[in-house]
Amino acid sequence: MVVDQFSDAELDRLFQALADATRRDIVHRVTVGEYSVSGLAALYAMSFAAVQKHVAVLERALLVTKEKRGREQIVRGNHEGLQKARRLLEEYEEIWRQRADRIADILAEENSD
Amino acid sequence: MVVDQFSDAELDRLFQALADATRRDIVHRVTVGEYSVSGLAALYAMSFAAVQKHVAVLERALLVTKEKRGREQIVRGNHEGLQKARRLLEEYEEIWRQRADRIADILAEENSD
DNA sequence: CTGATCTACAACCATTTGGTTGTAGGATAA
DNA sequence: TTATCCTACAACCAAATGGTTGTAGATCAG
Repeated sequence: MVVDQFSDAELDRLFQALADATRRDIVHRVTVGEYSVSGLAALYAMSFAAVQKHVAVLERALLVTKEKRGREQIVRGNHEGLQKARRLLEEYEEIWRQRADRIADILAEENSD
Repeated sequence: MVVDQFSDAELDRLFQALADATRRDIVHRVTVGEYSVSGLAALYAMSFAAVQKHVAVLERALLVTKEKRGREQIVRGNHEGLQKARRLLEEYEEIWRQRADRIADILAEENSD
């Protein structure tokens, strides 16, 4: 069980960041292509500052990176955060699978009485 | 791209539920074994009502189920929520992989000039 | 240089979240 | 029956969240 390879705070930020539809959409878009912050802001029915905050949340969660290019700030997907979140869920599912196996074993033993 | 097979609200609840260390711990524990709500409450340095609320959040997110047994309420892990969350992240990672392949293709074409 | 564009950040506001305490009801044990 | 245990739920509070507007600094275009 390697569940605790991530810090609580890190995982809090990760899942918190993913718990908003606008931010999930941003993650999706910047994984496919590149966007400036204002390019992203143009996509949503909210202010530039609001989108800027969403990007900041994603950046702290390691789900995107920003890189300055001229007067623009280019946002790109960051595989790191995605990987960490998926790995934790996979570990939980592995535990689930082991438990299912254990129960199957118990039932098998009962049957062999 | 089968990204949108889940509703936004459903995913909001799912990731929001996972964005708290106490709740992640509860998910872990009730996947391994069974706990009553008060059994869980005994594990954490917070009130019974607080733990009760955490369980309710997990239940709405389909990460646990509750079943009445006598005067106790038994909490068990629910694979459904876990699966949904993991699948979404896997789809994102698949998009990421495709993007990496596409870039590799572009680079290959440039090299063959 | 001037004006337009892109970004950063502060201040503010309403709502949600994560916790508390208190009250009440159903199930169990003595 | 009575006392105890487990749960549900309301009311409350502080802090975080998700949004806004406004101001100001860089950078680019003309």
